Amino acid sequence: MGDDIREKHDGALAGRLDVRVLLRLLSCSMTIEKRLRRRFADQFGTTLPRFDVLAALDRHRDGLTLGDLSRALLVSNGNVTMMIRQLEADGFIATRSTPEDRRRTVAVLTDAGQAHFAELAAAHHAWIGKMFSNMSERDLTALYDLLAALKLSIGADEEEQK
Amino acid sequence: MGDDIREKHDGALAGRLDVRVLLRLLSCSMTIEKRLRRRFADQFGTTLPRFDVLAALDRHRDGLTLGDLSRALLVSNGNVTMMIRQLEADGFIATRSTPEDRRRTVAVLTDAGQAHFAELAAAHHAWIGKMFSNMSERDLTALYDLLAALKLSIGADEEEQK
DNA sequence: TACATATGCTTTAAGCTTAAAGCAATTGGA
DNA sequence: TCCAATTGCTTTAAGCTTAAAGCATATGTA
Repeated sequence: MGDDIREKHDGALAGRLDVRVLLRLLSCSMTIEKRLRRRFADQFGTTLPRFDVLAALDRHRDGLTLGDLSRALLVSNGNVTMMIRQLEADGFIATRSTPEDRRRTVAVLTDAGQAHFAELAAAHHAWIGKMFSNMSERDLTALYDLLAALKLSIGADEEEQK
Repeated sequence: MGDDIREKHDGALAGRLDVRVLLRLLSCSMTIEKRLRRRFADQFGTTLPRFDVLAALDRHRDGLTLGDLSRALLVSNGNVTMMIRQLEADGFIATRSTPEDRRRTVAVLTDAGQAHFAELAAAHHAWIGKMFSNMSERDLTALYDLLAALKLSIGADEEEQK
């Protein structure tokens, strides 16, 4: 049981604490991501990245440029181009180029896109609620704060490399 | 600055705590994973999954079957087959089929593979040390424990789905 | 033994993602 | 004005990953 949430290297006698934390972190997020991906595919015929695009646009009703999306979602420009094209073909988003800079393309949700996203988001929230259901609110808050600290630490490392 | 460690949906006004925790979790692990992947490619001409295979074999000197590797690393069987073939061609691992079950293939590190892994692991540890350097040991321990709880919670969700 | 089922691995086809090169539009000096 | 550098997006080529089908071997049962 639970074969696929075992940690890489089995997680046990690994040496350093930071490495053990990392392995556990990657294991958790990979498991969650795979599960979400599978459920989106099975139940809605869509993908997690497409959902991410819709979610970003849902939170920015005035639209986002493709570059904004690429940076926000941590995916490459080319990938955004492809997803936007598909989502537009499906009628979920509309695009226009800005008058002040005609290189830019702004994407916005259509009404159909908003409705579609609402449906996906409801399922997404339910899934996540289940996955986190054994965690107390106190645990969640603590985890949230620690991840903020980790994010800062990672960011500091990146700055240093430049 | 820090553009690529921004959270999906910008992380701010998102509603539910569990969703915010998830977004932050995915953001952290994706950023770390990408950075490791890039450094392995740039500095050693290898990939993170290949490193994961070597690490697993380094921790199991008596060898692992391909199925064991697939489950431990959370990658598909076909993927393991490909990586093993490459690593064997590079001389880093050797394979044999077991006498008791000739369907099984066991992979073990060669001496060259051990040396190669040692080099990669040293860099890997240094990178992780830097990325986590702003986290206190206390923080790391707390994070480690919370991730264990999360993992349990995720596992419980999986069981339920069957 | 015979046969159905299960297991371990491999192949195949398809999709996803990226880096790098390329194109179009803009900006900022000479 | 002109032109180089920059910026935003698109295309291309390559690699990675997976699910599903396929093959070989093993197991259990009659």
